[in-house]
Amino acid sequence: MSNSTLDKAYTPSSVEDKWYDHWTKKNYFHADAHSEKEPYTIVIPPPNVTGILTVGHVLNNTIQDLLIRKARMEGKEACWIPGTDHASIATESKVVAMLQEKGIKKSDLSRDEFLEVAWEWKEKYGGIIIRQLKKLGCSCDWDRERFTMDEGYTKAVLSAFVKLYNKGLIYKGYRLVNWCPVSKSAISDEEVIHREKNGHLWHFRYPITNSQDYLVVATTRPETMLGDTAIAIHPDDERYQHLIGKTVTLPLVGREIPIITDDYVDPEFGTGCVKVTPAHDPNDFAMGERHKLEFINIMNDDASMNSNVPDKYVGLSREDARKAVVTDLKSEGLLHKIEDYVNKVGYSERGHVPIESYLSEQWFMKMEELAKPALDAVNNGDIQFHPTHWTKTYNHWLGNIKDWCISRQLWWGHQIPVWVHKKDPSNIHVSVEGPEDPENWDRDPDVLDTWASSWLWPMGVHAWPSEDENLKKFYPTDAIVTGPDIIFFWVARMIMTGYEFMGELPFKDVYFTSILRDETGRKLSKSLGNSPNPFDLFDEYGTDAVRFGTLLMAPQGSDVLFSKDRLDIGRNFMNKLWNACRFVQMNIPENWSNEIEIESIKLDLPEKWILSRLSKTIDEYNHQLDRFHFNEAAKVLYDFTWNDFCDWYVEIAKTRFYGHDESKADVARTVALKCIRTILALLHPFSPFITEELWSHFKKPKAPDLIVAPWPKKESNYNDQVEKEMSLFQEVITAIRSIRSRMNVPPSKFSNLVVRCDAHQSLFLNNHVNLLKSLARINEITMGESIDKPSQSATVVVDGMEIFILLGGLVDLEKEKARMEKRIKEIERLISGINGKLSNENFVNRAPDQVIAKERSNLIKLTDEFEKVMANLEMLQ
RNA sequence: GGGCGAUUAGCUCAGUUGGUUAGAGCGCUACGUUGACAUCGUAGAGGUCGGCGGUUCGACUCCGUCAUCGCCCA
Repeated sequence: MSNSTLDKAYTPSSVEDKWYDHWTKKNYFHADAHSEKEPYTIVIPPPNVTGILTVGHVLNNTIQDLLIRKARMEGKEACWIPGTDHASIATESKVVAMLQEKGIKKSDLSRDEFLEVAWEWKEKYGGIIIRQLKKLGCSCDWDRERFTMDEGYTKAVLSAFVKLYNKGLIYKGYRLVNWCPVSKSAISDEEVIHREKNGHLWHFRYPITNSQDYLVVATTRPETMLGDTAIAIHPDDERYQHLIGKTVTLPLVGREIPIITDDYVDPEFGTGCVKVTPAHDPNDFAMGERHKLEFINIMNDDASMNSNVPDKYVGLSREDARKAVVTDLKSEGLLHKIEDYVNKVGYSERGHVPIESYLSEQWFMKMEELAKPALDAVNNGDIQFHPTHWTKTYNHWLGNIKDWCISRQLWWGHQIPVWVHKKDPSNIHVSVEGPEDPENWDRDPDVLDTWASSWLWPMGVHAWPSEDENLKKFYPTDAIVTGPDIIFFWVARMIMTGYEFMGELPFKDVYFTSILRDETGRKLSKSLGNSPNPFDLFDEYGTDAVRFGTLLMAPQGSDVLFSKDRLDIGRNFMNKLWNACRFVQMNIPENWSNEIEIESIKLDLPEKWILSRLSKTIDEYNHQLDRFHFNEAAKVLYDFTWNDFCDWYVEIAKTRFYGHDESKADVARTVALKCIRTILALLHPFSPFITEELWSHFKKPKAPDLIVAPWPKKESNYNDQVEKEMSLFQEVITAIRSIRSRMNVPPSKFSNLVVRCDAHQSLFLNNHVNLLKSLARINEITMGESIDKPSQSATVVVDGMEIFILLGGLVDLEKEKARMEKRIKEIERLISGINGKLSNENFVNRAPDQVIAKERSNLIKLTDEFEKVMANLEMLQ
């Protein structure tokens, strides 16, 4: 026991940095690849290198820290590998924006010049989030910190490309891709966000060539008509049979285009005639291929009109082009009508503008072969999702997977390791190191999608593709903790690389965190400005309280409406724990050394009870953690600490501390210490700082720091009989307090008690009479089997005992009657429910015996209570 | 259009394989500074567990359906 006394209130700021420095100095976070201990490994979902900590990160990383700290205390070689992600498109956008503010365009710089600026940017902002994670208390092995554009990691990324290329899984293709006109780059399907937009459906007349007749097409994107190369109708559509084989003359352009038939056309949509723009719509692209139509790309890479449209439209933005086309068609009398129409528009996740389906040459990865083992692993249970329902989403995506566009027209990232010979473009070189005569080759300018690097994270943080002791010891990892929003981007793909390159799963458990929303249900995000700064929260509540409070409010499998007010619970709990410890400390004499072997002595009911509750708490807590229900684990510990330990045991311990039996006081000290030490150890993974601080005051003299102290062992102090007796005792006390409170007896005034009960119950109450007097504010107690109800008393029935509280003139007869009548109604309701069941033959025949027995015993108890309450009520009349 | 999830006290949510007198925190009411804690204590009010139907001796729990909300994929 430390002699320095605890302050009246916990001050997080004076404790947190102190312990983090201490842990770091002691090298506790470092994992040793040569250790004999069983490894427990987590790789951090690498945050964006230039990002800052959000409340989402707090949730996510606290969970990882919790798992790692628990594993470390369990004696495992706990290895949490941290790092950051280069976030190709996001970082490049930021750098471009920063340059723009200085009046510099990206195109003013060479690739090398731009990269120099980008690296400077990364150096400047790259450390922030790492420092923030330390502030959060994360016990990462910082010696292993990785960045996805480190030399070693880059080698891993390029190696993977080369391996897959050589296997024939990577190819180059000229296709429609999702194009972000802001980034001027292709993006993957997963980076397109579909939003419902209020728009219009424009109906245009297209004149049939050499005829006065016309047909009407409907479109949501008028400007693309400049690239139309056909009109399509459904082959069975009787309205248009006469048009098959004819052509229309495309208005504004004058191009003669065929009328084709295709099953894809929905006769119900619009007029049943659709314009076909194969170079600007995925469905039209497919029709274009089926019917060998012309593919006319009408846009530049910024989505402005290119020279494939009539001169007057060249250079217009797509928005202006739309207006111009509508105006011109209208003035030519070809605008049939405009309808309001709600359609889904794909937006670029980063550029925040509608994407274009755009024809370009890109690198693609074949996914089917990679997907198969990944599907199997999750479906046969080798990899477990928590909560499990995400497996359905996962299966659906992997079951319908399309090839992945992995090239990006960006500079910040891993440049694709493909070289084309300057003199012979058909001569391709693909390798990690590049050709020996680079002067004769042009390297592909594109970089890889960021996810085509981070998908290697669990192995790429080590020496892969080389094998070393770290890879051997710490792969596969145990758990990954991440948001369900990147289940496709990242989780599924890591599983693919695990099997493809290591022949083994990358992790066993996948925990998907809650998505944090604000009180109105909007996702917390930087762009909305509704995400509190975690540092303000740490200052206001203390880091431990934020960690505990956040985890307590995050249920497994559903979103969280985050509100900083809800962190009060965490702060209050830390305060409660601190003060309970402080109180116990105040009641342990200096240099006290009478700690008792609890197992060797006979304990009183309250001690047996709190130890029983403690045993159950340890088990239940571990159970909840094992099934990744962190909020419930937090709740279990909170309830034990507050409701059992503080509200009852500490109050009971007071009677020991202030009593005359010093040996009982020593037992109480010992038991309280045991509870405190166990609570601190169990709570440490949630709230590392305060627990380490308190531990330093309460640990056994030779015990190690809490961070490496042994995890509390399973105990066998369960005692149902004890818990039953204690809960009866609590019920008696609560019942007396309730009466006193209702009759407005001030706590300072003691009452006398008369109890009509059997001999067995008298004995029980007598055993705990001092506690009873103290906790229920009682002076004298009289007990007996045939005692009369004293006058001027209030009555309550507990487990057949009729408890009369002498209140003198304080008894309010009306209140007393009302209370009894309420209870009588309640009992009648319960009894009639039980009678309903017991009179049902089927219930009696089919329900398990114990269920029936329980109903019967409830009936007896309730009937007895009913009679006693009725009798006492009659006496009032 | 397909899929997933949610709907339990005024608010935010627990409730593990169907059997509990359905719980917690906040908020609310009353009382309270009794030798840790007012970031607190004691007591209390408050719910026909979204609607309907089904399975079952028995449904907050399982199934179907509808409604509302949210997300994902077309």
